[in-house]
Amino acid sequence: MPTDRCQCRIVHEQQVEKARKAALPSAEIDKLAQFFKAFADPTRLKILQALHQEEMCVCDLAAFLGVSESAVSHQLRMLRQIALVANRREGPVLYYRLTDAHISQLVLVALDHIRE
Amino acid sequence: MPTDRCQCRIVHEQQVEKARKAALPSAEIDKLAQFFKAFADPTRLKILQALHQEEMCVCDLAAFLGVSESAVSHQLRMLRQIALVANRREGPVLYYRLTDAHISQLVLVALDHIRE
DNA sequence: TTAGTATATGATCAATTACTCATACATTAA
DNA sequence: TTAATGTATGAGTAATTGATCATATACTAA
Repeated sequence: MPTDRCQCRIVHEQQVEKARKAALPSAEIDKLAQFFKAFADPTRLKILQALHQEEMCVCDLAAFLGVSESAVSHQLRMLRQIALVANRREGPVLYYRLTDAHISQLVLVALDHIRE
Repeated sequence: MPTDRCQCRIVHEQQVEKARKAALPSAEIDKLAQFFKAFADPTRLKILQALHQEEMCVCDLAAFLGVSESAVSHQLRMLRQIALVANRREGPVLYYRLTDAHISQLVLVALDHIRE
């Protein structure tokens, strides 16, 4: 019976149980995935790395990245929504900055990894 | 002139220059993004977290995750290609494991962040 | 060899994503 | 108020992604 088959194929029930017990709550997994998604795109990574140096306004970022201000603005909105960046208004100009030191730390750990 | 306009909108040339000088090489940015992409999906995150406990075979992972073995296999291939996991064959069964302690460390730093 | 089990993989498709374009909003200066 | 600048945002679109299904491969046992 194909419907039962998946049950039979659990070779190590104990390991599956152990993994289930150690598993993070689903809501937390989703939040984590969303968080990592911010780093999973070259444009956003460059934004985050640039802001690690110092705060920048949208058009500076656009010039630095070589993309349209609209594109930067869309990415900044995404980063704002998960609270990775925040902004400060000075007249008509919005300056963006990182909200947290963890952010740079994550990139450094990842760099360590990909450089072996 | 609209074509010149973007040039005029660089409010802080020095900051842009500074960001350019501190920027990582494009190839490294792309590798980083690819690396973070592995963590940017709930299914893959669960796989990585499960393997942090101990090695598991494909059908154990499928049972644990509640998804098809094919789906798990596809995700494992992706994780293999960027060398986040490796496998060991024991007869017909393939056991997967994490390749690096950095991986768990990254998740922990991220957890710290999302838990505030 | 054959059949059966465990896993891998290619094709396909729906959902998501990252951009562009047009437009809207916010601020400042005239 | 008007016009100009800086940024935000919604709609639309091409590219990417994550799953499913069917098929292929690798190993084991008979």
